[in-house]
Amino acid sequence: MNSLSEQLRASRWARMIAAEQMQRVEAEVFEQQCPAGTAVCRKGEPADAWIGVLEGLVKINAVSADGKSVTFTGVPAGGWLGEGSLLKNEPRRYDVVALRDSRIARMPRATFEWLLDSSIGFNRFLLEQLNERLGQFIGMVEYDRLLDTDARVARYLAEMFNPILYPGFSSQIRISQEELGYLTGISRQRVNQALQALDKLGLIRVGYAGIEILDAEQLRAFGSSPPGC
DNA sequence: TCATTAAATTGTT
DNA sequence: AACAATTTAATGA
Repeated sequence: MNSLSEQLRASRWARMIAAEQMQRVEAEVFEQQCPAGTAVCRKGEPADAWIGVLEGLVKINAVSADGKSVTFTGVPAGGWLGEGSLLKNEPRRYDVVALRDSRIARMPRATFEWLLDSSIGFNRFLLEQLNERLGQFIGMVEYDRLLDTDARVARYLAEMFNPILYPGFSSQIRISQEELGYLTGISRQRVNQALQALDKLGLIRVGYAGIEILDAEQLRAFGSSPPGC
């Protein structure tokens, strides 16, 4: 098992800040266990920390007044989230829930703001991350409205590949079809169908408790031109 | 190391 | 949603 500092040093933003800054970060970031199904943070809570996923998988979702749950995105190990609420100094706007047993890192608000004030590299990282997320969400609106289910699953898998948001992801994605269902808001059965269709097309290979990406380019493009064109 | 069992995940109705 | 089949992980000889 990797230690907290090792994993912090391996994160993408850690390479963009100075060594002495990293020392303070390592001293102040702490770790937390989140069993599957528990909340990492809830909507409405004050945003007191930046959140990193060290191990496991979490989803960001909102619950409407009538109890419907909408998942915006999943964040696997290596991803960081929650900078939006920290930057705007407002309460959390979404729920973050662990899908698997997860180890979560928390960087206190003070540390986060100090980095923001003192490190150009850190600012650059945040800029890139925010930009990626913006693109991700714009794409999501398009897909949700225009595309069929197969294409949504294809896009989602391509997303898990995003090297900016989710670094260190190999072409082997360890995720069950049930988890994919939670993340995409599609039933497990339908996810299964979509995966098999994509497998037939040679874009991915479906295996036990995981998926291998064979052609990320085409996966991403799958949505742009619906089948049959 | 191999066989047996339990648990997780997938494929189908 | 429920069921059976398949794969992985765990256990003990």
